[in-house]
Amino acid sequence: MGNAQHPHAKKPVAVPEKASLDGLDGRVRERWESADVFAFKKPTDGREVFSIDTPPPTVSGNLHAGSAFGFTHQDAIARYQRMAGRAVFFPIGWDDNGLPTERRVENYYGVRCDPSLAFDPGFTPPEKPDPKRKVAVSRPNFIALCEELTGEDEKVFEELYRRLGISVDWNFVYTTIGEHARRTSQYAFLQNLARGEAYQSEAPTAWDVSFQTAVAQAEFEEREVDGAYHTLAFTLTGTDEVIKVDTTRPELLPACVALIAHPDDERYKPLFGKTVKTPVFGAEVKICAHKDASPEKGTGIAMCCTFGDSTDVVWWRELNLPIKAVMGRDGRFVEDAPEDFDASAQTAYAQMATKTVFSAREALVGMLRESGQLLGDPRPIKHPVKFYEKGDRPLEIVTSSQWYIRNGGRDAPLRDTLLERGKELQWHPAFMRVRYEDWVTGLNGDWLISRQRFFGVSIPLWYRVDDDGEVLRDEVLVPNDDALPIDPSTDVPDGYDESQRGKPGGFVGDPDIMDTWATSSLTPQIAARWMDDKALFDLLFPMSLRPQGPEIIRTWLFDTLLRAHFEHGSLPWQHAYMNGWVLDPDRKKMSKSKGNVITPMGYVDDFGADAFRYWACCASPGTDTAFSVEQIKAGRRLATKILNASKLVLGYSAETEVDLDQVTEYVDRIELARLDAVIEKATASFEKFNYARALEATEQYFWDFCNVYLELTKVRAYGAEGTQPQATQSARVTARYIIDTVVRLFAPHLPFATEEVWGWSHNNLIAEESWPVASGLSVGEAGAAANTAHRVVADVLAKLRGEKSRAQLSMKHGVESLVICADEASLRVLQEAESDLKDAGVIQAVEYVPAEQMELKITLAAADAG
RNA sequence: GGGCCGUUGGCGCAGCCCGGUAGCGCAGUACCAUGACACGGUAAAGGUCACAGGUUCAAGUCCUGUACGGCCCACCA
Repeated sequence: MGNAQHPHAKKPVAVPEKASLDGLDGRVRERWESADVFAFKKPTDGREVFSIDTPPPTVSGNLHAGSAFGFTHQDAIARYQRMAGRAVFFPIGWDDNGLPTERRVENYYGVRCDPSLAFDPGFTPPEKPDPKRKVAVSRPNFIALCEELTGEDEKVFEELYRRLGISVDWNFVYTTIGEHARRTSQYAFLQNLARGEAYQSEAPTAWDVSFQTAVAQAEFEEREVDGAYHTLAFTLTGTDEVIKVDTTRPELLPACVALIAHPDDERYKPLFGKTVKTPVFGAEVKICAHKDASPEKGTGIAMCCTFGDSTDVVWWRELNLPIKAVMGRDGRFVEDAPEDFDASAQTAYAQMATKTVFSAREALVGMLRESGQLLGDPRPIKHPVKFYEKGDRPLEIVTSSQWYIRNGGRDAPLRDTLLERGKELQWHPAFMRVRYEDWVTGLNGDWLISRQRFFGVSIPLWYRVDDDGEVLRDEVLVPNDDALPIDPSTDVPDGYDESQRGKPGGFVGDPDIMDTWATSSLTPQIAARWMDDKALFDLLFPMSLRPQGPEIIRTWLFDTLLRAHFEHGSLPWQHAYMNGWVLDPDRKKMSKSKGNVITPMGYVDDFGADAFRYWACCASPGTDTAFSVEQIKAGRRLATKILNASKLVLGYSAETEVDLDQVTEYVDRIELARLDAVIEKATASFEKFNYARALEATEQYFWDFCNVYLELTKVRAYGAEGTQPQATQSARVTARYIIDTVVRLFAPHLPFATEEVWGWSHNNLIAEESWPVASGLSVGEAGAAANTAHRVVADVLAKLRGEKSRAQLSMKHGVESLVICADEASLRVLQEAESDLKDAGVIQAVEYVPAEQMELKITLAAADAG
């Protein structure tokens, strides 16, 4: 077996004069690309399919070290799987859909999207973008510009991924804004709608006032911000009794609809059911009991305003409170005061109307001080406030009509089913599942998927307009499947024509787009061509592996799992692999705001792709890793060493055949037995997606092989005078076999150097080679015994070297005599290795003495005789 | 507030699942041009495995707790 796996590929050895990494990356890459080796081929021989649901990188901006890091891990896994004989489907997509692209396009071209405009086929962007006066364009025009700009970025990114040696199939490139992804996304949404998994609802939702869009729970981010407790004096109706209420958001006082305390709170028990008058506005509100009020916070009684936070929403809903909306979608207080305000309350409110949160608060605090209803001074605190992760102003809660997909957030049986799915999925590392479970368990509402933005996949719906011109949100007009993708702002529903848009008796298009995750959650369906190639999809789905970062478990992973559950009634993949974080060299998380973001390509230029990949592959799955130039340099040294050791071994002889029957020498057999153990360990590690353990095992073996085995057998392998031809052949065959094997073991991690070396003696590509299997030809030496024997020999060699080192002599300095005292088993091993030891140590005579403990008596040759 | 992960020589990490003499790489020390490699080689030095208990003949490894670091989740009064 062994070499018999690839007999056809051998060619006469051709080793270069000087082995160097210079120019190697480009040369190797050229060979892969011209052969299109990473193209997915449908298996015709019954081999297994291994399909990878690759994360589509966001194209805006530079390639981040974290992205290169994660992709290297995936690539090592993909390359292993390919070598292990599986038909690997490793597609690539670009995530160009979404807000980051939108903002860049606005600035780059000087345009802004106005979805009410009609498509202008002749539109060209302004020659000189004017940031102050952006030209309004229709959504189709805007999307065309987004596609144009991202198309440029994608070319740059493709080049970077190719240079890193990421072995994706470039024939399967998709973009999340491309026609195919839009079609898939809209179709999947319509399926959800048809099955009742998608629905619309008018409800209070988190709202980003800068971007003026609704935001989903998965996009929240908590930030510690400065705030202050204000103690407000409410008055119990019909009495002078003052009730103190602490709040950090006094400006929401006009929206106050109740005071809430805990039902068991003795202080407030007698007050439940009574009413109070709010300060300044004098509005009469109830005092209610609810378990979510916490007696410890502030004065133990809270204002419920519509709406300050999600607790307010819960109270409002569960206690059937009225609504007093004061917050506008632009983050300013609305013009009109709540309806029930009397004249003086109206006057007071007028001082806040149209103001921002900050100014309105100032105005109200002024009024409270004047009326004496602000007790004491505000007490500054730091507290967590929810933000949209891409936003810079706190989220507000406003009522609007939005589309949702059910996700178990308000449906316990569905939630339990999704938790079960999480258990079915095999997580690597396993502890990452807990994050999924935390998220699913903590969901407090369905998935809000509509966004009031432009560059994304349109919600593929229209609504009927009645004869009075009112939009009937409940009368949804759905496109035909074969019309997808559609843009309802320019396309027209069946039975209508464009002239009826927005007219009584006509229709309007839904102006919104879907959450970017509503499309990204379909990457398995998009990449595997669910819509277009059913046979291919059935072959690839459920996919084998989803590799990704842990920070998007709550979005990408969860959403993908949810969509697959609804659509296919299955998991989208068997395995999920989470990579760790790349930290800066001081072990701090990289972030743009800290300015410590590292871009990797400079290092790839300086040290080669293999060197960078080595660093990435040293990090265990799921483990955070500090960026380390030292480690990259170590990778470069390893790559160089592989070239040089291979050059030595392949230089012994130009023979093409490697016949393990010719391995006759004990030292050689030991080495082969040890190699078998390494192959087994590397294989087992890779089968568990642990490229790092595989690399470690191979690397450790390889350095030892260079330092001990190659040094021991060099003289014999050269065929020096007095060496038996058979012994020479044994060494050559062994070394050659080991190099051919080790190079393949390294190929997933260091594809460039190993491809180069492979090419010195093979016609095919190592990327298409088979993964090594154990030779089993270690001739009766079990792995452990071989290791013991190896250690005995290596130990003697090390002691000899130590003696010379201490004497400050060259390793080539002669040894007149060597007396070895050791136990009988060790002596037997050493006698077998005697001629190699004599060659490696330049020893004239060896004597063996049985003893309890190993001890050497070394007599170095006289200095001048060296 | 709940949870997860980590804490091993100066630095970066492995070992822990399945307990049995503490390992790797880098840096640092001394030395070495020998026909693959100075982007090299050799050797020596360096750790009571965060802390406190427990289980055991035996604990870096298993159990309990504590501290510190990082992350995830949680209703912003």
